[in-house]
Parts: sequence; structure tokens; C-alpha cells
Amino acid sequence: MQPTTKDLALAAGVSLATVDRVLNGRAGVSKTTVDRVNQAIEKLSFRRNLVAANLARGKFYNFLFLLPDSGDQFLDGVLARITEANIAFAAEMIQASVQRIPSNDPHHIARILGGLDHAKVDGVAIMAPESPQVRDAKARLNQRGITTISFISGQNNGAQSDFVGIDNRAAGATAGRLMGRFSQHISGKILVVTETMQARDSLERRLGFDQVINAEFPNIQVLPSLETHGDGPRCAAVIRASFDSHTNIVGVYVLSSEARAPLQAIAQLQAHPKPIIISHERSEYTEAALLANQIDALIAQDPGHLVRSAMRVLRARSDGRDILASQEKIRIEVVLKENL
Amino acid sequence: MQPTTKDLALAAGVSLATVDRVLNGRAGVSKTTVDRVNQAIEKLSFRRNLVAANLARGKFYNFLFLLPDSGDQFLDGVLARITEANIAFAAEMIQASVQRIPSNDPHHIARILGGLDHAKVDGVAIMAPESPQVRDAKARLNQRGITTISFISGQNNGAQSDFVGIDNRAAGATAGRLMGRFSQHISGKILVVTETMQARDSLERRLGFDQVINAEFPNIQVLPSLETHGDGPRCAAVIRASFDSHTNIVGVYVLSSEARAPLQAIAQLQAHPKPIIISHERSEYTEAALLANQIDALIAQDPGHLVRSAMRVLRARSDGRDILASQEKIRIEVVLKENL
DNA sequence: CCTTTTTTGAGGTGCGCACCTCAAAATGCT
DNA sequence: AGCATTTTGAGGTGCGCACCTCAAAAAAGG
Repeated sequence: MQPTTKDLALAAGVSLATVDRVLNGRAGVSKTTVDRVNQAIEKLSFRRNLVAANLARGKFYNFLFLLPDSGDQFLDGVLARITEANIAFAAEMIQASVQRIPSNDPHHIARILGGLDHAKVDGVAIMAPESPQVRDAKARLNQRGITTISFISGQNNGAQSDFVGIDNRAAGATAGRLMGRFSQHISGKILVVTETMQARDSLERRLGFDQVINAEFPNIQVLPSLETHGDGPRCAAVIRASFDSHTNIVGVYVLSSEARAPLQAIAQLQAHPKPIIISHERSEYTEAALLANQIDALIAQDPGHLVRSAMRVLRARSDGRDILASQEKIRIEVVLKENL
Repeated sequence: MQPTTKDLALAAGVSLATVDRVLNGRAGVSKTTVDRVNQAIEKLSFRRNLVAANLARGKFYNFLFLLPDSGDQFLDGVLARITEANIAFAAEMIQASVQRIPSNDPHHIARILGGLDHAKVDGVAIMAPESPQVRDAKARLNQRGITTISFISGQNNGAQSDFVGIDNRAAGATAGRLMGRFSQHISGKILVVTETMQARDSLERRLGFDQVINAEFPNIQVLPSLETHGDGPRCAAVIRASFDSHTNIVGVYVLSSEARAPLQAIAQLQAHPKPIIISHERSEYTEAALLANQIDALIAQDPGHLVRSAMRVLRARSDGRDILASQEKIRIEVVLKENL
């Protein structure tokens, strides 16, 4: 059995009230006794039962996920995981809600952030592209005691707020290595398709991809990024145009998280020989495409891990605690047909 | 806020005592009222606060991991994760201890299992090769009310006990696809190295590997498995002999979890051209080898997930609860230099 | 109808902890 | 020394739930 506060009090030779004061950092305890209690904590390797503590505290964490109102299957997965996590975390007195935001309107996002009430929200996970407005709004929230973290889409505030998501440069580099190895001994061009290169994530993925290809696979040449702006017909048109104007396209790297539209466009082209296709994120569509040999590999991040990690980080930060950075590192998954 | 048992009692028009009887399946409640309470549970979407329940119950789960006394770096990782998990799960009244077992002595293992005391152990996670003795001992334990699961090393008891680990056939198939794609457009032989082909895991990995290679990569030919029996010098000798007697070895697949010895042996050969090497599990050695371009890919399973999943499954089973199979599925990770 | 059995309710206790109050003890200061 | 101030202890309450007892109410049986 784990030692309780009672054991602690006994070991330190103080009362339960004093143990309580020390554990919760309340004032009015002499330095001498604080030390004695801390020594007893060491000696018994006492660990406070956090769940019982939260139960007693009656504290209820309210977190908010701000997610883009655009988005397709990947985002649906994230939403589903939030619902799941709400059940799993209910016992730990944590609940998360979701609000959709227009990703291309930083003022709107900043306004939403500004309107958050400390009494109703303890922390916010924001998935939005970088912008000064949002950054400032986050800083103001932090001052008001509401924790913020960047979620999936990196807003690199330095030490200002945490980031929960994958290292997009590394993800791009992973895609690059796979593309390079899969196309070894042949030469040709690689098409890179994304929704927009405005987003930091896209830039980083592209950067990592290029680094690996340029350094290690001179046989292939990466074309400038094609932007689809999330528009179905337009997407098909630009991809068709690109295939028409370039001979010898041996591979396509779709680096946006929502890959269905470009993948469908490529499939319709029926190019010969079939290019090597690498894309991002598991979804109903991409998994089916993988199984059907339409695409060759997926670079993915687990939405479940993302959501749970975000909630753990938010709780830790809003308690003023530290996190185990290693535990919260989101893996860059490589998904092939066989390990789906 | 979540509804409590009080809310439930109110909604169902019964007393707290009756709610308690229904929730905990105690006898002496008429079918009519059981239904009424269950309807109220539905209506309020009441979920019992499991942590508070365990707190009240004063129940403490004691789990035991039986791990081979051999083993190198991968097993060290597992051990480290058990220590970590003990801290994380302490609040949920779960603690796990470890006992090492001689993996090649099924009678010894069966004896250990037979000597387990229900009062001191609620569940056991066993990592041991398949054998009738162990299977029978597990069946007897289950009858005595002690939950058992197979851990990492598959003992396929059908529905008798759960298995926490990866699908080794799929893992081998994943390795097979990578090997095939990495060696596309060249032809030659693949060396497969393992500690022993006695273990079911090895057989399954080999099977999956062969399936993919035979079906899709006719340019390469897989040689019979080389067994090292976990012996360093012998390992180096058989590998050297194999390289001497076969020309045109283009790849090596090391399918045992402890890969250091064979990998070192291969590195010493300095074969030209360098064969494509795929191995299993992250460890200090394999990660360094990946970074140094000594090996090309790792197929890995996360020891942290393995351990936590095992503990969750053990708890669920010893409560007689079901698990979310999807959540406990261990991912087959593909690790390249870039997503390390 | 009365008796027996089953079903239900009221109420208490404690899990480990937080948070509060009030009085007693120890310490500091002049 | 006397005082004010700080430090400490004793004890209570409740978080959501399990588990127990005893008596009252309801249903079943003759």
C-alpha cells in the first residue's frame, strides 16, 4: 500500500493540518517543519493520490479545442477522439469542448480568445495558422491565467506556450526518405501538392522533404509546390495541368493533412507508370487507398494521442506543473499496407 | 458536471441503497426497479466515477510481469516502462512487480504460476514461449480467479486469455514490404537472422515476411532462417559463414527482438555493397545504428504502450469488464532515421 | 385474512485528500 | 516580564462511491 497523509504526519511528527499546509503550499509554516515534512516525503517516497485530491477539491477542468471549420476526414478523427477522451478523462474531472474557427480570419480567432471567461475555461488548445493577432491574444489569455497550447498546427511561440503535434520538418524528411528509397535506381520528378504554402506546417514538411531528397537522392528532382487551396475542381485542374506539362513524374507527395481531393484527382489521371504516392494522415479514404495500392505510404500522427496529450499538457500547465516532455512527444508514424 | 449516484436515485425514484445494489449487481432487487434504474442511467448518461469507486472500495490491484531472464536492451526498456507505469498508475490503485523467468524451462514457469497467491496477485502478464505446461498453468490460474494475459510473446490461447503485443505476422510483412521496396530493381538474396525459430513470434514474422516477398518481389529470394541461439560468438560465425557461402546477399532481416549481436556481426563483415538491413525494436544500439546508416529501418513496438496496455487489460479483466479492443491495439511502428 | 418472504429505504462509515475554523502552544519583541 | 505574533494541532465537512445494518414497506403464499 502507498503511504497516506496520515503516515506522513506520523513520520514527520506533525499533525495532518500541517502536512496539508505543506503539501498545498499554504502559508504559516516555519521553514524547519516544511523541511521535516519534505524529508518524510522523501523517506516514505510519499506520492499524493492526485485523483483523491481532485475528488476532494471538487475541481473541474474545462478545456476548449479551437479547430478549423474547414477540414475533412482527419479533423473528423480528431473530433471523435475528443469525444472519446471526454469519457476517459471524466473520472479525472476533465472535460473538453470544441469550437470551430475560420482558419483564415485571425481577427475572428483573436476575438474568440479575448471573449473567453476564466470561470468557464481553464485552458485552450488552438489549431490555427500563425498570426500576430492570435499570438497576442494568446499572450493576453496567459496573463489572465488561462493556459494555451498550440495544437497540431505549429505556432512557435518559443517558451510562451507548448506545442502538441509532430515535428513537421521531420515528418517531411521521413516522407522524403521513403520517396527516395522507393524510387531508387530510377530518375524523374516529384510533384508536391498541398492546400496552401502559407501554413507553417506545409513549409516545414516541404523543407524536410527537400533536405533529404537533395542530400541523398540526386536522381530525383522535386518540383515547386502545387497549391490547391482546398478547392476540389481547382485541385483536379492544377494536378492535371502539372502532369501534362511535366514528363517523367515518378512520385507525388501530398503534404496537406486533408488528402482526399488531391488523391482522387491523381487517381483519375491513370498515369503510366503509376507514380509513387506518399500522403499524410490516416482516414477512411487514405487507408482504403493504401490497401488498394493506390498510394504507397502514409505519414501519420495518431489523433487519439494528440488529443489525450493536449489534455494532459493543459491540465499540467493549468496546475502549474511540469510535464514529462518525453511522454508527450507525438510519434511520426509510417503506415504501409501491412501495418495499417 | 457529471451526474452522481444521487442524481440517479432521484431520476429513478429510488433510494441510494437501491442504486448501489443495481450498480454493483447485488441481489434482492426486483427486475422492475433494475430496469428503472438502468433507464435513468441511460437518460442521464450516468457514468460511474471509477476512481472514486476504487477509492471507496479500497481495492488495490497487484499485477505481476513474468519476463525472461535473458534479454538485452529491448527488455531493459520494458522494465523501465514498468517502473514508470507504477508511478502513473499509483493513483488508480494499481501496482506491478516483475519476476524474471528462464524462458526455456516451461516446468519452472508453470511452477511459478502454480505458486501464485490470489491474495497477493490479481493478474499476471506472461512473456514466454508457447508450451503445454504454461498453457495448463494459465488455465488453472484463471480458474482460481487470477487473470492472465500473454505479453509480447504470443501464446495463442484463443479466447482463453488476452494477448498484448503486436501482430507478428503483420510486423514481418511490414518488414517484407520495406525490404522489397528498398531493393526494387535489383535482385539477390535476403538473409534472415533470429535467435531461434522455436518461438512462435519468429515463425510468424518470418511467415509474414515471406508472404509479401514471394507475392510481390520476385526479384529477391529469401534464404532459410539463420539461428544464433542468443550466443554472441556463434552468431558472428554463422553470419560470416552465410555471407561466405552465398554470393549476392542484398539484404538482411534480423527478426529477433534483441538485435545487437547479429547487427554487430554484420557490421564487422564490411560487406560490399552494403546490404539493406531491417531489424526490430528501438534500443540504444539500434537507434545509433539507424543514425549511422548502418541499418535502414526498424520495426518497433512501443514498450510504454505495451506495459500500460497490459496493465489496463489486466485491470479490466480482473474486474470482469470488457476492454476497448481498438484502444489496446499495439501499433507496428516503422522507424527510419528521420522519424526516430 | 395473516404469515412469510422479498424488496426497498434510511442511515452510518470510510477511502485519501482539500479546505476550513478555532484554540493552544511556541516564538518573537519591547 | 508582558505582550503581540507566528506556528501548530484538533477536529469537522464533503468529494463520489462502496458496503454494511436494520427496520419498514410491499409482494407472495397459504
